[in-house]
Amino acid sequence: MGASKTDQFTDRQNELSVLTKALGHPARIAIIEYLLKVDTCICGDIVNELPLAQPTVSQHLKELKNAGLIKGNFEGATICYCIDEVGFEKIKGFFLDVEKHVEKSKNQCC
Amino acid sequence: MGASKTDQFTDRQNELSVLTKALGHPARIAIIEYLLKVDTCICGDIVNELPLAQPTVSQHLKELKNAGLIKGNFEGATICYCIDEVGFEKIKGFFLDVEKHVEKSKNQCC
DNA sequence: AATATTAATCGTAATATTGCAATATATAAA
DNA sequence: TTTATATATTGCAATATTACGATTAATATT
Repeated sequence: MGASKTDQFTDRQNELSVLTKALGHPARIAIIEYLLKVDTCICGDIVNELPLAQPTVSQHLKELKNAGLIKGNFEGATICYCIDEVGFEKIKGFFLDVEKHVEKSKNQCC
Repeated sequence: MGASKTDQFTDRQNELSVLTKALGHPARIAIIEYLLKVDTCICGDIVNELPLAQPTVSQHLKELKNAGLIKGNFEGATICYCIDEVGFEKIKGFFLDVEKHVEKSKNQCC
């Protein structure tokens, strides 16, 4: 195997897991944190920021982009990447549900 | 390869990615959602709830437990699983940072 | 047009993940 | 103590991920 049985889960569950999976690598966390820090858009500086080769970074950027967590726009010869709110908004609801639950059932577990 | 260069990233980045990676599978999202719904602790009903064989579910539960997202306590012959707030609290800060950024730089990207 | 620069893609090796059958372990009930 | 029930572990096959060198594509500069 190695492939998830995605057809057995709800669209929402699959969508969520795609988003969290995209964040499931330290390099991709680092990219997001860097974009948060730099605030305004940035291009290939990300490659300099990370301890990884350019093709590897490009691959990670692609995954984040596919998941809808970052956007990339051409700006002459360079590409400007930035946070894509859309993806993060989709995750938000899930974590709000968790938080609501945590507030409610504090120390009442098992 | 196939292994992440974890030693090149910060502890925080690695910790975060372990947590998000654990959520990066629809079955594990489904487990968390089920635990949120049932509210009070549950054991092997999770196996019945998911479209996966018992050993596979057991493996997913182990991953969530290792990441610190769920807790499991023996209760006689059964094991009672429930949400572990600790793991989710660790993720919270990251998403708050993202949200703060989103509020600030609305439509100002690239 | 020739060259430099930026970033994606291809190919490939090493490793990780997913899923399950078979088996093991451990407690409960008889 | 035997039997039943619940869950973990092992072993393995199929597939996915990670990383990077080499190459390609595409724009900018000269």
